[in-house]
Amino acid sequence: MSDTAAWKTIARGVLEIIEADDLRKKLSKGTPLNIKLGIDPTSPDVHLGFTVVMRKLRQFQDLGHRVILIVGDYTATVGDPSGKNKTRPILTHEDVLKNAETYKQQFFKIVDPAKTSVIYNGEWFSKLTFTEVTKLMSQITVAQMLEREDFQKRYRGGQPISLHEFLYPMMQAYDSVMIDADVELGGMDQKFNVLRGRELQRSLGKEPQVGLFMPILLGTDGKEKMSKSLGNYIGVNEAPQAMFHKIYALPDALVESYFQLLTDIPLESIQAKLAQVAAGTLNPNALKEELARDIVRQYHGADAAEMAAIQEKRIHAGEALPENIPVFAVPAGEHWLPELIVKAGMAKSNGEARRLIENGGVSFDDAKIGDPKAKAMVSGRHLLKCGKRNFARIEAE
RNA sequence: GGGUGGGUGCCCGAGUGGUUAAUGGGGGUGGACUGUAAAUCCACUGGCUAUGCCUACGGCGGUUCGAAACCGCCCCCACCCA
Repeated sequence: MSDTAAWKTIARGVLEIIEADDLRKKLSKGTPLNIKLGIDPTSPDVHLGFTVVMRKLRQFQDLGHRVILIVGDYTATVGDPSGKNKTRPILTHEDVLKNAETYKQQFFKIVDPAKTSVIYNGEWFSKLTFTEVTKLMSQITVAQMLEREDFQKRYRGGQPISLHEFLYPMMQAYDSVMIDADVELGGMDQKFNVLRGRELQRSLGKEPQVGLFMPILLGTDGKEKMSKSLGNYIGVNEAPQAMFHKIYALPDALVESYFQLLTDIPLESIQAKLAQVAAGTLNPNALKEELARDIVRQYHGADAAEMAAIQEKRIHAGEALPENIPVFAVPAGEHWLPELIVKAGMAKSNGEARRLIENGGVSFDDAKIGDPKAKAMVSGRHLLKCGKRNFARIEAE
């Protein structure tokens, strides 16, 4: 293929392409390709983990291709078991539609809506007859289904697998047939499903899609994949300062993959800097700052990124407090401190608040509190601090 | 339908009649250290303004001075056989 720059863009960060040769052929046709992404709008809070795939979609668009976003309103009512060790809770159709709207609003922060078609798969699944479903399911055997790692693990580990979960991969495959997908994007956990699409297309005499698999972005804990339920995520809707801080405080080991998957900064430049860090000639924080700035810029603009960077430094130097400290109004007078801490949402119960105090993590107006029975006199404006980065303003009503 | 093994705190997992929110690990939170990261160390990790009271070991009943543990029924899960 002559267009090596385009190929380089497409291949950046990609874990696996099945088959790369097929993709080269498709690209060389010179006509816009159908790039498919299927989503289950289960959790409308889009975080950076999702953006890895979205950014890839955007790169395809910038090269002239068309994105088809399949909203799995029907598949969501089945619940994709991919990568899960449990049956997923089934959503109501109403929830799915509502979530889809929220999802799209965030999706289009990255993906170009002008080059995107949004299609609900209920469009065809609501019309399939039982006979057609039977025919679809006859395309696969139980043994093939159990090849999928997560099914296999659950089966061996004595975890339940509901039969309806077997429908999911075939439904996803059917989507690809219906829209004539050329490329389907997904994480490695989607490999099995995407390959079903490839095979189903082929068996129906269509040109099979190419599977393009992106790595799973690890979360801020550096261990598990980024996910809302694990609380290790960075949301695309987060405020600049919060976003900046989370990226800046990332474990070192994650920096390279974040650069690769979440920015367009040339890989050579990153590798050169990482080498300097390893050699001890560059402070790792400088690299994290560059990363944080770039990502915050993408979602909030250059000015906000600059402000966040300055603010972050001030906070750590102890010169400033974060912006947007939540304010809680209470009646003037004496208040038992644990009660204030709970009110400010820094602890779930009075008991937890007492323990925080006993552990020496609480200060009120810069005075450390050691006694869980302590009371605070509230008149005017006060600063309550729990731990290193949890601040709240307490104001007299 | 028959058989076997299970259901314990956020997760995993000890515990089989008798102080005690219930060993241990993971995770989480706070502190020390540090680069704001990692690693390490220490503390905390059901609720209640609390020398005590309440709630908790799948559910409901029962035995007992006393049960997560014993008995009965029920619900749920896995595996084997059909």
